[in-house]
Amino acid sequence: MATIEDVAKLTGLSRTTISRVINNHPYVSEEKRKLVLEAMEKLGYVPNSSARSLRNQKTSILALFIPRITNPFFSELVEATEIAAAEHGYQLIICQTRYSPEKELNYMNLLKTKQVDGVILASIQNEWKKLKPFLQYGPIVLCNEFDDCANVPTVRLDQVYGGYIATKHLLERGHTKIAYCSGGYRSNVAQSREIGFKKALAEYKLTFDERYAFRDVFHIADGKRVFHQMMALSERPTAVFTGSDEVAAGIISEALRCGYRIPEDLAVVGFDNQAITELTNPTITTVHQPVKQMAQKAVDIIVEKIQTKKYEVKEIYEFPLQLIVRASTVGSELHESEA
Amino acid sequence: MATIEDVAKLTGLSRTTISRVINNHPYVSEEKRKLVLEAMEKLGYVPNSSARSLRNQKTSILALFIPRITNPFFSELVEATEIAAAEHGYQLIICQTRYSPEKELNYMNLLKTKQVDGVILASIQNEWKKLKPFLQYGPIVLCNEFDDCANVPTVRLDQVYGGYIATKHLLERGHTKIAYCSGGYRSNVAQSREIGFKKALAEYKLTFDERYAFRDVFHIADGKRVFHQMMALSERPTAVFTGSDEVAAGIISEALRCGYRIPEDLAVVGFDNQAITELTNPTITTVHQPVKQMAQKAVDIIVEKIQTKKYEVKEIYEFPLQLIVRASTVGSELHESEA
DNA sequence: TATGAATATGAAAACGATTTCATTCGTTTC
DNA sequence: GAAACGAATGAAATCGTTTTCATATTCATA
Repeated sequence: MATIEDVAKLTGLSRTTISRVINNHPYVSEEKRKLVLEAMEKLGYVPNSSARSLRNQKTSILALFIPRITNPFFSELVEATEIAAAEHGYQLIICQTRYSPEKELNYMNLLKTKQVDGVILASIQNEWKKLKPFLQYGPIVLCNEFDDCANVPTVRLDQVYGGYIATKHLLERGHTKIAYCSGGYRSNVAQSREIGFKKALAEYKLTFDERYAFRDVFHIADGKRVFHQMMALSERPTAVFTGSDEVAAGIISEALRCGYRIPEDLAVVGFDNQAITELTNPTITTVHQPVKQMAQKAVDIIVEKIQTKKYEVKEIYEFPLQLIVRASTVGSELHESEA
Repeated sequence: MATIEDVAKLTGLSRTTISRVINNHPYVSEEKRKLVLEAMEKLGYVPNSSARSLRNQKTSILALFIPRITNPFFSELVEATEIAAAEHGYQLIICQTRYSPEKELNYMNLLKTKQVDGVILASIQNEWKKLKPFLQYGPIVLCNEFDDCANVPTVRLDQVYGGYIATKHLLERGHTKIAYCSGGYRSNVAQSREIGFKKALAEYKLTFDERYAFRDVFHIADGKRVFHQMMALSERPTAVFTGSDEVAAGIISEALRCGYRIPEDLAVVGFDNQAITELTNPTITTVHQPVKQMAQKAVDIIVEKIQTKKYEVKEIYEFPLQLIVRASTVGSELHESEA
């Protein structure tokens, strides 16, 4: 309610001086500073954000694009991003694209209308050439997603390596018939993991068998369904690589219910290292993703880009994944952890 | 980059007319309207949000306060709230208080500085009297939380009833030694459920036994720990009421690992009806909370309050909970669902 | 003691929209 | 044919800050 003008009137000073006090600028006498501070307190004055944004051409708000927040991986990403943003004095607006290119494009207008200072894309639903024009309005940083065409900073995890170590682990344990489950087809993340999966197979002179491949497998229920599909194959796989712990948990749950033994009848490896991996019995071998570090880096980068105003720079920051060996692949044997 | 002034210059019209076109005001000739639209297109013009916010005294942003987003209950709440907000043309800023009163108070300044038009509190860490002063700057709506002192709209679930039906279900199945696990002590939600728990006991002439009570039990790991505490009691409970599915899952997981049978040795009821309830074996009897409806209502209400500018009104909207009976309380018997 | 630098302050112009109030036309109405 | 009205348009004020520029004062230096 109270404006800077009210404070000026009450103190008998000009708006300029009040502003100097607010922003800790030099050249204000200690006497006046105290006077101003008291008046602000008395009036309950606080600067109006919109006016500041307009004048300073910055909102101190970031937008984070995700498909949907109920996916635990993205919950964790949002949590970490919000904390990192707060550390830099930024608020975080959540944009759930729900896998819709139109919604994504629509949310992009937040950048165009200057409602946010920058966009972190943890989900891409459009081709880069559709997104690129927005770059003239502010920085865009890719986080956990990437696009070869995109000439912007990219913070990502080494998903090829993730697919590789998980698969290699299964191969080392003697499996040769390994099924493959992944989430979104179009997602770069899934594609990278598949490359790593194939790379590991190739090292063992094995080839990718499309009959063992299951795509668009996301949830617990999908895992349960896929389990039955796998068991219906003439040559049943003895191990399965999955793109998420939920799918792994679904497979394990259904397998146990049907009287199969894990890992003796089927070894299962998940992805994400979420809480459920410690819940199932056996616990789930999985791949840990350093989400917090990635989020922190993405925020650091975008804040820097906002300051320097250089948006079109292709920089890649990659974080390693880590295999966490648990019981779903090695049973009750003593198992050593692998890096 | 382009401003309304640029459009005015290009078309040879005044800013006023451009503004009329933007806001679909009457009294603009079709000829000029087209001219303006073309110019806007050509310049890539889009109105600046900060300028609009300043002039219109509204930001079209809501703040949602939650303790932390990785709690699946809150993930779901955020998802639903974001969708509902978008329907009304509002963006959503996420404020994770992480159970800290200071953080909460700090985020409240978003309202004071007019960075948001309203606040939805799905978590309260301060006494109402500390929060109340902010009411002069904009509406506050309580969602899933409540405070008897708070004279603001409150959207909530009937947690007393939730505690009651879950407990009654156990009582009906013959249990008399029922342990009680809850999350945050201070939380009104936990307190209400406890009232319902006690009410059900009372109907069966039973009294609450503090030795069977476990507080501050939140996660899977807490459930595992509590299981051992329960089993260490001289008179072991035969059933347990929990405040969350994760805790229930932790208890079940640990019980099975230690060779106990569920529900024969211990019947378990969870809360929230989350995905893991279908994952464990046995599946988990739980209480479904209509989160989407609640979130939708909270947004509808706050949008209305923003418009009417009447913030201090005590209105209560309550949604019912629903018991979902699964195997963790009735085993493999055929089980009928209860309302 | 005159000169220049450093300190302290304010007036007014931005920032980019919307809105109030005039003003200018045509039309209609009596 | 004058009065009244509605449609179309624009000038200027406004929203609440920050910043530029100018001015006044103090203080040290030659």
